[in-house]
Amino acid sequence: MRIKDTLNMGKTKFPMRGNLPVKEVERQKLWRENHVYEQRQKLNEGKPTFVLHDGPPFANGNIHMGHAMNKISKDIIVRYKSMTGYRAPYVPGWDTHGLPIEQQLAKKGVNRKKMSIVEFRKLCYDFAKKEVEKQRKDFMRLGVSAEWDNPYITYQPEYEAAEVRVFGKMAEKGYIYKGKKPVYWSPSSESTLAEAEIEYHDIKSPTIYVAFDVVDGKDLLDTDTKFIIWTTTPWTIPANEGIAVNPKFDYVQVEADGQKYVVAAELLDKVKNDIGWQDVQVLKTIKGRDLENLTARHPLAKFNKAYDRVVPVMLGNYVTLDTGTGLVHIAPGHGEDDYNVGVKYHRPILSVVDAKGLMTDDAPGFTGQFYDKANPMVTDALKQTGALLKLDFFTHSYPHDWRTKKPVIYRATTQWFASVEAFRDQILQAIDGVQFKPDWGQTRLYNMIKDRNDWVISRQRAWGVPLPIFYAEDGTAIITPETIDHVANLFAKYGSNVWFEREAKDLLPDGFHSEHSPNGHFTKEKDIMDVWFDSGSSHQAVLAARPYLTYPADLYLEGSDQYRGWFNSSLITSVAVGGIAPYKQIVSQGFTLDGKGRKMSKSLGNTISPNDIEKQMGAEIIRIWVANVDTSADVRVTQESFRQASESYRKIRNTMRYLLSNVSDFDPKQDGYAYADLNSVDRYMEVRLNQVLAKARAAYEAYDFQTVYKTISNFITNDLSSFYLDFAKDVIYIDSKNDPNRRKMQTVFYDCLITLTKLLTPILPHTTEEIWGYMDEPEEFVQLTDIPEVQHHEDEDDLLSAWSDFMNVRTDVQKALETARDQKIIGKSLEAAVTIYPTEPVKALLTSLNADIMQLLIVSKLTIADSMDAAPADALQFGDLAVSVAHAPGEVCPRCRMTRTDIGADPKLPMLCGRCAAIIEADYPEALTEGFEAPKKK
RNA sequence: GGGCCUAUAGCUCAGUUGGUUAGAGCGCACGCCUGAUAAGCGUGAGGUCGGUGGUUCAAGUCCACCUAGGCCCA
Repeated sequence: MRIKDTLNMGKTKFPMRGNLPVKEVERQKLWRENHVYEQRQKLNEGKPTFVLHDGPPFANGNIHMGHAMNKISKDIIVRYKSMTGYRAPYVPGWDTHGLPIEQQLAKKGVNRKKMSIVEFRKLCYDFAKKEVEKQRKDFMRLGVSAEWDNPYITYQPEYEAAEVRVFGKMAEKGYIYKGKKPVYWSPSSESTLAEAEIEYHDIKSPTIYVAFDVVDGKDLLDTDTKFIIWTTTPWTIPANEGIAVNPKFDYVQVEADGQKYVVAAELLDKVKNDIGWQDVQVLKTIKGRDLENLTARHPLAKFNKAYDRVVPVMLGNYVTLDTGTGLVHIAPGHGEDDYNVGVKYHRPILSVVDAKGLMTDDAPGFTGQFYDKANPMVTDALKQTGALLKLDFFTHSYPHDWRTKKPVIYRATTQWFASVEAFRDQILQAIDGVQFKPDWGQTRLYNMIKDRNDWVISRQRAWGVPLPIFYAEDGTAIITPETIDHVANLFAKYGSNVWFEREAKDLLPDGFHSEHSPNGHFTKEKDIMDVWFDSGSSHQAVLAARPYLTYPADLYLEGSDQYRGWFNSSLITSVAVGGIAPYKQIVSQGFTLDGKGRKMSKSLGNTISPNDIEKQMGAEIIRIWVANVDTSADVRVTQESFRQASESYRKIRNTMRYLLSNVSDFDPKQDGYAYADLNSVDRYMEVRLNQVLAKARAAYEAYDFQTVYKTISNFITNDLSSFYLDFAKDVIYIDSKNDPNRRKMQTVFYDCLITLTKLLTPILPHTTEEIWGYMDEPEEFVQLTDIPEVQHHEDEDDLLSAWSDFMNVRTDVQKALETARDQKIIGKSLEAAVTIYPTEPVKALLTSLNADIMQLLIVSKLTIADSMDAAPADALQFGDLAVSVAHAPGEVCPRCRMTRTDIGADPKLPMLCGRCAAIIEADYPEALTEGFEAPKKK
């Protein structure tokens, strides 16, 4: 028999290293096979609900760290809620319509023009479906617990039907209208283009300075003054509806060679040089904002009576001093800024070119000319009227159609709008009732709604939900509850492809009549809906549609870009349809950046993919990383951050392993002690554990995972590993198996194990389930347990106060031990004899603890002197105590490894100290006859 | 250019209503242990709190401006 065999060494097969990349996958399979998510839902039936509504990621491309952060954060919340008294179902979603998928197909060589729209849409569907499947696997690999077999996907027939009904309700309330808005238009392909379909090339353009006669100058300007604008697109002059100035700039009225003009003060010199003025005098300076609503005459008024209109000066913050005159010609039908400022001032949206790029009847004198040909003609006309001050040419970067390589223009076309204006106040009011984290989110969303224009919901595209609108013979649009209901039913049954497969009459209810179609002929709208309308309808298509969810949801959690996106579109449709915000709470998160704080992008090559980290270290490491950073702001992602997370993981894992191994001979029912019967330090640890529990629970409630993780991790490191578990070895290993002190300690170990395992489950489910497998608890999965309630004890304040004071004493002693170690007086602390020279309060404290201080300090001899004054000169002085360290007298007991003076006190066991001898006599009587083998040398 | 936000040790973060030598964990250095061992313990070195100016007896904390970066607009 070896001495070592008489120790109660812990035993466990729980491996030190997790081998996470392999084990996680096996464990996730086990969860699926056992339907753990469904079991959890069942267990929570009848409890209050907590619905986190998943914002649908776009089904295109591999998942990145942003996705991982988003889904893991949600998973932590849902898991926590599920383990603390809520029924928290989680339905994942995908956003599948839209241009990027059409483009992916184009990249693969699919030519949309060479097939029917139905065929093209089928290809889009197939593509989206595959992407959803890929992402689903990737999300599951992160360990996210969800209704993966029953997600919501925006291409699902029932989803499309619900979306159509949202549209119908908004139409019913009068929020849907038809209007005009400029879009990128390619005359060469006769179609609208999206931003992504445009590339920039240099072209040579004319540049003209044009004078506008002042009509009403209020008290500021005489009518013999002229405003000067500068433009590179003379063909848009016929569409002019005003002049924009920046309210913040200074403008000057000047007299130049006998004529009065207005230009921006800062650009006067440039304008003077360009036009070639000789004699210029500044008459007065005027703030831009004071020019508002002065009026001018259209510069082509004298060319053709049709242009004889008075146009206003408008304010636009976007007006710059880079080029031109600081006064900008506004053609609301032919520019984005022009449109916005035009709408604000209620100007008509005039479009003067047709689909082929030919000037229309709205541009008399130029009708039928290609817009580019109209440029010199307009310039000539301006020259005739005397409005042209200067013509020049310059080369600049200009948008082109990526396919035809020909220039594109802005052209106002018919679009469908959802009004925001009509119920903006109601939306703003709804925001008031929502809780935001961080709280500035409220301001951000509020400002956005306050300033946003009406929502253009039509798209001239193929892959999306059709706008369910019919047209009568006289062009009247038909959107009635009856037609909407019919179309929605058809979509639910056949999917939205039916819209493109059937004639209008076969999409209308049987026998549908309209006074606008005396012959019974109808046509259907060709445009589809903006994808933001898709995802923005999820509160109806998912929350309101599934009986086990709630509308509104308790929480939406997404990246901060969604203030403009999903938070925004969902809010508008929800207030429109239901009169309420679709969420009670919004949590927004930052973006993932590289180590230098720069945006991650494939082109910069600074991305780190979740997949790589899973393969190298495991999903748990990504989950720890998420729990370790401040997700409310932008977060940096580096290899270093995962290495750090992985160190932290090992510490937790090993400590849990130690606890497991040292309760391997402990049965809480048989061997456990009640709190009141525990020793002082054990009770202190119980109190600390509950303190950690309370703090972590509160932090989980506030979605502050950082605090959760740091609180737990610091407890494990400082309270357990370096203090309690360290000195506990002298009890757990050395004392007799059933020694009450040992069993009391194991009671605490077991409580820590149970509580920490449960508490960590939302963050580290794979690891805690692995730990759970080594415990003898009734529930099969820790995920199916509840996180314990916080326990309070009468003596907790006293314990906390006394023991935290003791920790300071301990730190001082450790410093003294370190000094002695440096001086080679001792090696390990068990070789030391320590004398503490305390002040009165410290002395009182040490007595009051009612504990074996020597054991807590892991030394072989401890003397507490009468007072601090008694300290010898060579003692280390601290604030309220002094410490001296000497080598402990006696010899080392090979069993307890303390340096003792009573080795051989029991003649039957001459090698051992008195304490160990007594234990051996009681527990291992055979050793008395057999003796011990000499310990093997390694 | 506009709205919103971020900036404290190498890394991840704390720093209460402005108030003594700015804290923690990790990493790092040095040491101990070899009965948690591809573990464990101890000690220590690291910060002009992004910059400038201001308010104040006193500013990481309040104000202004600037710089760098992010999201969303334009």
